[in-house]
Order: sequence, then C-alpha cells, then structure tokens
Amino acid sequence: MRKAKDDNNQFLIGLGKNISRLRKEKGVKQIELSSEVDMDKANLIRIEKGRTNPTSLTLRKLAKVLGIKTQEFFEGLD
Amino acid sequence: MRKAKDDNNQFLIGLGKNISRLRKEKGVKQIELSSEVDMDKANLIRIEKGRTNPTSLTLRKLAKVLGIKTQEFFEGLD
DNA sequence: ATCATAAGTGTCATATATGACAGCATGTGA
DNA sequence: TCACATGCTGTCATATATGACACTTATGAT
Repeated sequence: MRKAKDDNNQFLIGLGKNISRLRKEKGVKQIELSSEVDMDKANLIRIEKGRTNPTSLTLRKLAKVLGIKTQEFFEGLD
Repeated sequence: MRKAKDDNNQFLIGLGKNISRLRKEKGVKQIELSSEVDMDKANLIRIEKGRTNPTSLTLRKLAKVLGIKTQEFFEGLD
C-alpha cells in the first residue's frame, strides 16, 4: 500500500534535486539563495530534500533569482 | 506600490488560465476534473481564477488526470 | 586534527491551501 | 419564459508550507 504517497514523495524528491542542481550550476549556496529570496534557509533545505510540497509562488521566486523559468524545475518529472 | 504582489497575482492568473485552457481542450468540466482528482470543486475554481497559490502536488494531480506534464501548466509564464 | 564553512535537523508559531458544504450567477437550449 | 447545467462565491475547519531560530552534522582546506 501507500502507493500514491510514495509516488508523490518521489516527485517531490525529483523536484528538489532539480532545484539543487540548478542552484549549484549557478554556483549559489543555499544560504545565499534563501536570503536573496527572503526565505528561511531551513525551508529551502526542506524543499531541496523533497520533504515539503512547495507552492507555485515559492518556486517562482527561486527561479527568478536563479535567472531561469519556473518550468525548468519540472524538467524530466512526471 | 504593491508591485511584487501584483506581479505574483498576474503569475497566478496566468497559471490558472493555462489550467483552464488545458482542461477545456480535453473537453472536461470543472466538476468532472475536481471529482476525478478528489479535489473540492471550489478549490479548482479558486486555482483557475488565480485566487490561490497551488502547491506542486496539486498541480501534478491535475496534470495527471488531464494526461499532460505538470510542466505544461507553466508554459508561457514568468 | 583542527578549524571554518556549508548543509542539514528539530521545534514552535503563523499564514494559507485545501476540504466541505451551502448558496448565488450566468448562460443556454427548449 | 423556464429549467437546467456550469461556473462561481462565502465561510468555517483542518492540514501543512513557511518563518524564525537554535543546534548538529558533513565537508574541505591547511
């Protein structure tokens, strides 16, 4: 059982990995990115680790600072 | 003033329009889509009208039922 | 091995997305 | 006009994303 929940968790983990990868490609540290978007760094970590389910606007503000489109965070998912 | 907030609202409205358009392209009614994803129809309406800030998993389950990738909801935004 | 820096964890408070449900508005075809 | 279908709004309760902050663990350089 727990099939749907596991599936969702995999999705969130994949999303987090994309964010983490794109952040590193820009050479940005978690503390830097989080402070630039006025987000608590603990929250960014939770998102990158796939432990939380970020909202559209949260992803958008991260994308904006990284200079990419929100869409890119979903690359290769689903 | 209120620049960032307005900007976010425009983003959410655009996101909602994408969802609404893709739903209609599939010939699906709000009541049908919302019941298929086990979502309250009032919530789907709020999302399509851009009055709320949907989470990643909410978008994902809508995309799944519509047979598209979550990514597509963000087409043309940012 | 030590030290510094980056990443990660635990916990609580607050804001808000969503569920649930009742009712309203608008259009559209008979 | 009328009835019905579809879309939409208002309100409350609950679940959870996020902010805040203290603390811990990993990593890397010297």
